[in-house]
Amino acid sequence: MATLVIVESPTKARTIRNFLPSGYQVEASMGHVRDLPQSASEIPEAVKGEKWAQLGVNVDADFEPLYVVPKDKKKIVKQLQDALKSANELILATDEDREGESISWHLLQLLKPKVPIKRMVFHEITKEAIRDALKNCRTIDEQVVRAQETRRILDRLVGYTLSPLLWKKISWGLSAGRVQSVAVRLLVTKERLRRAFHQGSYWDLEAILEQNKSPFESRLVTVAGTKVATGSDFDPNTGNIIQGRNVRLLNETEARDLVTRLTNKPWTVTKIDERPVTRKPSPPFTTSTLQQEANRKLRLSARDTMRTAQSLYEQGYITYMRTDSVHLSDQAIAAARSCVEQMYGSQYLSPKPRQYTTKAKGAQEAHEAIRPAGSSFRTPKDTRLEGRELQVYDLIWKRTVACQMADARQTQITVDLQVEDAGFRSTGKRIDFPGYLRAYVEGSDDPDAALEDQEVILPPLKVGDRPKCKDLEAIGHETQPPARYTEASLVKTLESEGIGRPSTYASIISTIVDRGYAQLTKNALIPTFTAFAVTTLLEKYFPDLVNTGFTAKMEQTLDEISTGEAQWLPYLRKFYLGEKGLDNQVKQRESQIDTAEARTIELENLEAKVRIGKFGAYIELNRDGEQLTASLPQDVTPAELNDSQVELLLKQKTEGPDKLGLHPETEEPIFILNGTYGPYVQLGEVTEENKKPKRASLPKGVNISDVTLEMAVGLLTLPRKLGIHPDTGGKVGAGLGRFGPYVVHDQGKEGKEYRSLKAEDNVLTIELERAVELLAQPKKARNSTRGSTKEALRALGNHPDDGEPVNIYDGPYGPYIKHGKTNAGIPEDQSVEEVTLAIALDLLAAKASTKKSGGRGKKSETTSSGKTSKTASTAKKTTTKKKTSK
DNA sequence: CAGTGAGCGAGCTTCCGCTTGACTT
Repeated sequence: MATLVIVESPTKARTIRNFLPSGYQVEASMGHVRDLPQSASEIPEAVKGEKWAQLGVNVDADFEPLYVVPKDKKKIVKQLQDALKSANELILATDEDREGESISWHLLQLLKPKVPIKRMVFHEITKEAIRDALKNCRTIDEQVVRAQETRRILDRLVGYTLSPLLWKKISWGLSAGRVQSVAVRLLVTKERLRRAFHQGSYWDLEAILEQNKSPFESRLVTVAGTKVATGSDFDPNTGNIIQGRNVRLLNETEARDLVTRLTNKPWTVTKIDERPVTRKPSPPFTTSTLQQEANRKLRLSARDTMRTAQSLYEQGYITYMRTDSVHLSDQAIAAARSCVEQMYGSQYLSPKPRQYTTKAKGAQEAHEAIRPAGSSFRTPKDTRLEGRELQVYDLIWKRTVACQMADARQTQITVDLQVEDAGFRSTGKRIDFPGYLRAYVEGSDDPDAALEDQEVILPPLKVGDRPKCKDLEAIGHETQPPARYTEASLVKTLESEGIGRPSTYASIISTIVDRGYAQLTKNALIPTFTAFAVTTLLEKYFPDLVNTGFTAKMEQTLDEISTGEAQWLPYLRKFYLGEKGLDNQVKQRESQIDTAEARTIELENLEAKVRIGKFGAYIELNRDGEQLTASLPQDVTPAELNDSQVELLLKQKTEGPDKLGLHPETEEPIFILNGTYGPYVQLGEVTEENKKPKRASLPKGVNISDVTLEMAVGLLTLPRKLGIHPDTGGKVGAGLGRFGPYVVHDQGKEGKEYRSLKAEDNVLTIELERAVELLAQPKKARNSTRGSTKEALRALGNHPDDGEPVNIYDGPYGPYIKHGKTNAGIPEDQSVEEVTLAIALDLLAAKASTKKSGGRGKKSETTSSGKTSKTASTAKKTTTKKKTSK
């Protein structure tokens, strides 16, 4: 008989096994084991008829939740039950936070152990910490469990009452929630600012001066004692100087005149100011700050960062990657300090060990900060890591080490100069002692600020010096609209407002992109028109729920519930029931909200209206009593849509496609059109005998207005034949595909090899020699599904239904074809090389059909529910596809 | 691949947090 210990993660289970005496069995719960039913198929038959069944919470019976074991957790629960049979004691060692406490409670409810139980918590995975924890077990804190349950129910009530309202009033399949709707609103608010933004322009002067043969830069700051206007003097809403600012705005002529007037005049240093500055290293990483830095420095998405961190964690390189704490164990601090001494010397050590305290709202601190694992840190060089994993480990290692290093000492130098009535200023920075900057410089969301830590050298100067002017130039500037959110800055804002948790930052971004609320372009999150419609509705009718402060208030109440100062039931009742409760609010709004109005977005300075239709956003304009409509292409953003764009779209619709000209050889007309998948060119018209004329999409980044006849002719020749490969005799060609321009080497039976073109190549002009060069380069490793570092034996291309890749992999039972989650074996009589995409599709289809009918378990129930869920998921696929293609 | 923008109306879509799966003969 043994003691069964249950933790949340299998990696943790493996580690602590080594720290426990023999006779302890450690198993993982893999997170939550029970939850409210996620979809209709999970609702038990017995309650299906109830009016609260869809909610999964019996709101009329004191909000009694309906818990089910999700399908993917059944196996785990079974394993735990089995493990418990041979145990004489159960220790619940889930994380010490609200969710962890709840997991333990659910485990008790499910496993119903007849043996003694204990609750154990630890924050560090070291032998001492775990032995200590074992001696100090407690019982489950029911109040904390209640707080979690209240949170869970509230989120369900918000999400499952608001979402259906959006289906009715705006569009099918939309969603709303405590977290996602606030995130979407942040994006929309920023986009509105960009739309309201008016550009201002101003000029100033830049001089290159020289003292003792050392050049330095200087910028105009005053003319005749009045400050010269710069960007911050402009009102972004008007593009003019803010009322009441006593500044001098220079235009181009004035700036150039000033250059002429100041040329060859003597310069004098009038004032020098030196100011010492010390800077402290940033605290060690939490989930949120790691995601931000990896996005800024490595351009990784939040999701990719977490995937990489997870892998580092599983390999034992770093501590747990989902944490909101900046706390370091004594052991970690000692390890970091010894790294500093060894690598940089003791003068770089901070005089005292630094321990940071967490400032984030609502932090629960169940784990340490993210740091290299162990009691001595492996330097990045000493690991066998490579690629992305090495980069992320390097980031974590440096950040952790840096936080035990000395402050950086710098001197900020400001030099004022005078020439005639013009005042100039030069600024410099001297790094007196780099301290932690030797190891780590934090990235910034503002690219200009990233330069901040660099030294800016000024020659030694003193008051009265007369530097020579080598160059004087007038420079024009334009004010910039507020930057859109990036993944990094959105995560930063959400965290500082206490919205979302470390385990969810990455998925919040996926959710708002998947639901069609935002698109990620060049690292910027751009809200869609649907996001505008939804946000406008929620702001108008449910302002409290989309307020950034809502979560903070909820968290406060949850804290009170967990300490016993507040009661959960009155809180939920007040929130949901009664006249002012959410239920009633939604019912009232349902009759008040006009559907057509909710689907309409009115934008300032835009004559046309934007409407949300079944197939995405479109514009509508009433002209001469006639309703004109046209679809909005995907790349049109709410901030930039203007009357001339509307005009162009309508013109294309009413007057038919724009004719670019005639093909020089065939004399057929070439049209430029805007389709669902973006702009494209077409050779000839659609007629009875020519139903599918030759078409070609424009390459990314090319606008309709940029297309010349020559380019269109070129695009229509694609795919081009380049010639014969000198080594193999295979055919080499170039074309434009889903992932952009490519070259291809077709060796018949041997299959085709593809390579993407580099930025400097042009698909229309690329020649055989260059193509062969590209084909000789190794294939770029695509980051396939997590963990499976296994490389595909062959890539067959993409599935026509969903565009997902169809690959052949080697498995323990021989090679198999993989498409998404469907695997299909290859018949014995067929070799891997013989399989074409068409054959693969047949095999996959055959596999999918046997899967459907071959359900196991009870006959009638499984087949019927299996069928509905199948149709439901197909239906879902088509709509998401439509939504994303708009 | 390259349009559309209402409808008979069954039953369905949807939330936030924990955690890692991976059914080929």
